[in-house]
Amino acid sequence: MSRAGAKTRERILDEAQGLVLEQGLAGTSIDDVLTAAGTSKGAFFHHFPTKNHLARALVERYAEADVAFLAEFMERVEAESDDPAEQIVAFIRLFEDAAEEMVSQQPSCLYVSYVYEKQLFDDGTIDVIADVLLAYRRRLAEKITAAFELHPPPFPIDAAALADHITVTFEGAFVLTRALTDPTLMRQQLELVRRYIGMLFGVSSD
Amino acid sequence: MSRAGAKTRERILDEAQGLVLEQGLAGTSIDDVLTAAGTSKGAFFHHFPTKNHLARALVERYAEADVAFLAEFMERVEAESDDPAEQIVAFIRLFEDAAEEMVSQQPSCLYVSYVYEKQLFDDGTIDVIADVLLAYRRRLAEKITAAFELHPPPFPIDAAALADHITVTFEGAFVLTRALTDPTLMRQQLELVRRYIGMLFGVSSD
DNA sequence: CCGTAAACAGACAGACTGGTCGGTATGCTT
DNA sequence: AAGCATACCGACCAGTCTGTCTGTTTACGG
Repeated sequence: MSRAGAKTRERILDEAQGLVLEQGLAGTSIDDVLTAAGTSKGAFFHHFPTKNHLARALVERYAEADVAFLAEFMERVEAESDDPAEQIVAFIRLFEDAAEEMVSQQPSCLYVSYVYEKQLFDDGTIDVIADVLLAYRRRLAEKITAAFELHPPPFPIDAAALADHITVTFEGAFVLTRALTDPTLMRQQLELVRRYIGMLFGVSSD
Repeated sequence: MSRAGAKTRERILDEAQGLVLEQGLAGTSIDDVLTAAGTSKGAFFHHFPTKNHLARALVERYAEADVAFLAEFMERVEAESDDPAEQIVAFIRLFEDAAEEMVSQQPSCLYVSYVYEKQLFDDGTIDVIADVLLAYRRRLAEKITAAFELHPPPFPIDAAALADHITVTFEGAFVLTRALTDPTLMRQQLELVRRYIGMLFGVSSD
């Protein structure tokens, strides 16, 4: 696991991620990955004991980056304002920018791929995804709860469900983006959610 | 294509759909389907020239049922009320019931599977999906536009995007349902959308 | 500059893949 | 009863899949 080794491993992960995002895990052969990464079977199996271990490493890296996103965005919006309502609105705005860039690069989410090929993985792999989604739910829900205390909603509303609605929209928008090949859809959809939440809080969401 | 033949074909389609919904097309071998359907290679290739033809027949059947849903639900809500705003709210309510049942049976949508394995199909197959999604958009957007004329929204809002938000939520909720294995999530999410739209129109959405 | 282990290459094995093909059973038409 | 098309069976083929194995290169501490 010295310097040279880590680089190849990284290259394999990078190329594998691109391919899996595009065509799913079952649709991506190890040879495909090797060709894309310009390496050999020997190298591959030196770094990953099985294909499933690659899959696992892939989500773990992906999930790690994702929770880092969450933390960083939260930090930034908390620095901007003290009102949790405004923080959430600002959070979604940041999310819109990040999501739009993701869409422009590759309109796909690893979670969707994995979740729709569940059988192929051992349980732990799907748990990684569940953990991230729950982390988003927890973090956003507690903000939403705090916001509702300052800005009571017009009707009773479940904070966790509303938190989920952000990730639901995010994942759902990927699906429609891919089906309709419309890169503008993601931002539109997230903006709708931002407006919605702005309305609920009675704060500006422009 | 006589009586007996149609039955086997149907059985193959049924079992294939279940398997593909669960593990994707690439993750489902023809032999899997044969075992599930209790039939043979000969029978399979008698009815479908290639695996991709099966895939095509699968979405076509699925899409057909889907547009039938749309038409039937629209008819029902139009019979119930003359106000397009109330019609949409009622439409989502119907959608909630149907979606909840789908989730309880098999929390999965063929469109997602296909869209996330694009490469495997010829273009026409994905077009089938796009057509259905656009049909939903068109039908719902024109209702929304009409509703906004009677009930002006609190801020300018794109009718097509709002229409898409229903299907986006639907597809996104499937993803989270599968990741978290929570069958209550679908209804919650659609209910949020119903409330949202109710608020925009200023009509009751209970 | 040598020894040792990590990093890599690629030939290979064996299971599985989509798809073919020769044959059989069944039922409809004439 | 003959003739023929549909429906179906399952052995088989060529290619692809994941994973193994042997051997070579590279890096680095002593």
